[in-house]
Amino acid sequence: MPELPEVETVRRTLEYALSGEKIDDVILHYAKIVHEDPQYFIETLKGQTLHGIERAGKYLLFILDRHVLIVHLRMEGKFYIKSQEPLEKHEHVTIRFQSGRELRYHDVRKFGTMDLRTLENYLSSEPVSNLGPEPKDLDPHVFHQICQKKSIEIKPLLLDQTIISGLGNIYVDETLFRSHVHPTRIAHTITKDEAISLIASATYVLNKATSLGGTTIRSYTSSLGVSGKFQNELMVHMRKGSPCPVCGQAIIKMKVKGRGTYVCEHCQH
DNA sequence: ACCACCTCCTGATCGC
DNA sequence: TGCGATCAGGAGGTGG
Repeated sequence: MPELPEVETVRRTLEYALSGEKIDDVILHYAKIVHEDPQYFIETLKGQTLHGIERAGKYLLFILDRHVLIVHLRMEGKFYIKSQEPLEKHEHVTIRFQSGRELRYHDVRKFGTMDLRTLENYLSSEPVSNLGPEPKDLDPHVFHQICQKKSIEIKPLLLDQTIISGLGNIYVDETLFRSHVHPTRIAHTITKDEAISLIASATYVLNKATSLGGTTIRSYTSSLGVSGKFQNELMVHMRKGSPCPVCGQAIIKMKVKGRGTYVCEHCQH
């Protein structure tokens, strides 16, 4: 499931590979990925040149002449660069460039999304406008003040992209573990020191994972840009029954607001 | 305004 | 062994 580090890894790879390419045609094999009217989407993209790729939280932002293509990979979305090979199962969008190369969007669960915005308004309109700051840009004291007003558990708060962006289910478990905070703690019980620690842990975990190219949990055949090494660094996530790397007690798996959650009951309070 | 719950989708895994 | 049921989950929508 791509979170900030995986999306950033994809961003870097695609930007390096595709900057300067001009879009020749767009084919929607499964139109529901795209929120716009299909014909509008296709005709708007045709003829525009890709100048670069930015990222906001877990969104990829393809910067074109006049528009920005906003992509969210959700759980299993990935991109491949191909040259007119036969369409494979689960490939839902093809963007063909004048060079003959094609950017293929592949998504088994069809959960990913694509939106078009203009260069003028993409930052001030949804979905980007709804995003809170990334952990590295969030003042810990401001974060603590937000926590004090909330009666929800700390894990779902950290997953709320309007409050803090970039964390998903994997990195939130790792962040909580590093800060010794139990995922079911009610947000307003988080102390100032804990809030400071959580922001530091989230920043560290995302930076470290990004430097390792993200986390590859399911072994897919190499997805473009996403064959990271952070899975070797995971302390709790996906480690049910394994000894806690700090105290040795077995990691347990529980549900928190419907999300599979890994925790060391001895280290996290 | 806030929060719990539903929806989307398919392949993997579970239970009998 | 087979097959239906359940699970996984990010974010937007709905309804209390």
